[in-house]
Order: sequence, then structure tokens, then C-alpha cells
Amino acid sequence: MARRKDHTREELTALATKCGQQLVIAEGPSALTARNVAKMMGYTAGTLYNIFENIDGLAAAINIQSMDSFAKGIEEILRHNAKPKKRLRLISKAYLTFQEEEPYLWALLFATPINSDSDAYRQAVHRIFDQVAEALQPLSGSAKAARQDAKILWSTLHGICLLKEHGKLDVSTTDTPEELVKRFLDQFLQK
Amino acid sequence: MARRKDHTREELTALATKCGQQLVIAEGPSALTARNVAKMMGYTAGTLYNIFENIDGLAAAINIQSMDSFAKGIEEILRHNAKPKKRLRLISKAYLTFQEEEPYLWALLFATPINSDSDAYRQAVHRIFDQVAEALQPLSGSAKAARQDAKILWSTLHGICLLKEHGKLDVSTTDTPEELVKRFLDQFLQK
DNA sequence: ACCTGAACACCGTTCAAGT
DNA sequence: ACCTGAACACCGTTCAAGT
Repeated sequence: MARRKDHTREELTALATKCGQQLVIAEGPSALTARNVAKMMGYTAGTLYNIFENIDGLAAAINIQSMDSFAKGIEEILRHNAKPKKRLRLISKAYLTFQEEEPYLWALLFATPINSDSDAYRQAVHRIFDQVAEALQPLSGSAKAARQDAKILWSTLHGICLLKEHGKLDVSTTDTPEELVKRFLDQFLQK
Repeated sequence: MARRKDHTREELTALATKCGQQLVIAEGPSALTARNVAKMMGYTAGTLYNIFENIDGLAAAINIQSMDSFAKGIEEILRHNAKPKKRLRLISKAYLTFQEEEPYLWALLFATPINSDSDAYRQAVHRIFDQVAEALQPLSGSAKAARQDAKILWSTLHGICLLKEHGKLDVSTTDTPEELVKRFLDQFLQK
């Protein structure tokens, strides 16, 4: 059988990414299977391998969208010229909000092992890191220090959300992520 | 078929845990499948479900061992009565060393989504957190503050190692985990 | 009571065969 | 050239049937 040509290659990529994203949002990262996505697209699984090298390629595409969306949020924050410390609090808040509002997209991005080292992926990651480093520049001193502090800040946000995810902190009952992040920033920013 | 009784239930649990651990150490978390473990044990997959509720139960058992082993290391550090700050640097170092020496066990523990909320698991986690909080007590002031700082410190170590794992920091080429942790501690401990 | 072996419902991935 | 459908080699998990 076959020969549909209903969609160009680009349309197909966009369609797969959109369907995959919807599946993840609705049912979590484990629902992101080739057969599930294909069915939602109206194609068969084999077609996906025409577009992506493997299923992690699709996951990467969804994650890149998440990162781009997050990066836009940070850009918005950087545009308003609040004081440096305020900016960093807003960026941190944005991270927590992302996990709060789209827990499954957050999980696919940060708590799901994915094999992908495409340039596009690296680029999306660096875009965010560069933004955070930029926001830290006025406080950290050198560019190198800002880059390191960006990694530290990111790691801490990351780690706190992960512990929440795993329920390994009894966060809900005692210390909330917001509280922990505030305490961290109070010290981290007092330079 | 069947009826072997070569091992008691306890022996079987220990055997499965040991074999599973060896598989993870040798080939990574993805090698931890029921059939793989069973073959290594000299049983069939079904037997594992006699011992564990599911495969995550086995992963949990391995992780509990890892945590217990790590907790012993911390106890050792706490026994030597170094100064509080020195202690925390040693504990942090121990975390990095764990990832360095047993990257696959570390990955199973911290970078692999596992569904397990047994009491034993929670207990192992709390043991470590309590130890870190104890080490922080002299610096953080209140017990609550120490507990929060323990979570923050842990999250940061966690996050830094995760970024290394994912290669999302170009850690190897530029900022090493050790360097980042040192910078973090320099600020975190200056209270 | 304990264990096996086969089965079920899934995976990711490949690829000859169709249009 | 593009897509399908079937196949392959795996999963986790269950459970009747054997000893």
C-alpha cells in the first residue's frame, strides 16, 4: 500500500511533534510510543522512522519546543528592566511554574532519560543557560563566574523539583519548593 | 514442573538483589529486566514476582542497598569530629565520588524513574537526609532550617550530577562538578 | 508451596512489498 | 518516493499446570 503525500515532510514533523506533545500532556511520558503517536496522526508507526531517527528523536523535538517556550518566558523577564536580584527570582519562579503547570512536559524534559545529542537540542539548552548567565552577570562578576552560577542555580531548581516529583521530600506537607528556592536565593544572591 | 526450594525466601531476595545489582553495574539500568535477572539467578522470570510486587520492587531493593552503603560513608564522616564546614565538604565529596565510582548505581538511584513508595525506601531516604541535616545543624540554626538546607544541598549536588550525566553542561571541557560544588559551598557555608 | 513455561499485551525498529 | 503491514526481538506480568 501507501502513497499519501497528504503532508510534506515538514508538516509531518510538526504533526508528529504536536500529537506527541498532546499525548505526553494528557497521559505522561510513558504514553509517548511510536504506535500511539502514529495512530493519533493517522499514519502507521513506520512513518515516524521516516522523520525521526528513533523515538527519542521525537521526544527531543517535544523537549526543544518546551525549552523554546521557556526561553521566551525568560526573554520576557529580561526585557523588563527589573533589578538583577528581582530578575533571578522571577526566572526561578518561572521554572517552578513550568513544573506546576505542565508537570508531564517538565518530566519529559528533566526527569526522563533521553538519548539525543543533536545540535538543535544542544542549542536549545545553551539558549536557556546563556539567558540565565546573562541575568547573573551583574552579580557574579566575571563571565565565567556567571556561567558557573547559572549552572548552580539551574541545578538547584532542577534538584528541588526532582525531589518533589519523586516525593522524596515530603514537600507538600512541610517545605514547599517555593520556600526552599527562596531560602536558597536569599543566600545565593547576597553577594 | 518445579519445586526447588534451593533457597529460602530470604536467600532468594538477597540473590535477586545481588544479581540485579551486578547487572546494573555491568550494563546499566536498562539491563535490569526480569528475564535477565532470573537467568543470572538460575530461575525463571515468574519467580521474581513471588518475591517482588513488580520489577520496580527489585530496583528499589538495589537502591536501598546503595543508600545504606552511602549512609555508612556519611556516618564515618560524622564520627570523625571535623569542623562543621569541613564535614559538609566531605559529604559533598562523597556524593560526587559515588557518581564517579558507580555511575550506573547512581543512575538507577537518582536518574531512573522508579515507582516505589515502600516504607523501607522512605526510611533509607530519610536516614540520609537526617544525617545531612545533622551535619548542617551547627550552621543553619534551627532544626527546621537545617532540614531545609539539607534538602537544598542535596538538590544542588543532585542537579549538578544530573547535568553532568545528561551532558547538558559541557562539564568535562569547562566547569567540573567539583568546581561547581566548591563554588556553591563557598557561598552556602558562609553563614 | 514453589516454580515453570507458555501466553498476553505491549514495546522499538526494520523492511519487503505495494501504489 | 512514500507509506503500510507484517515481522523480529524484546519488554512486564499473569497463571494454569506440574512436582
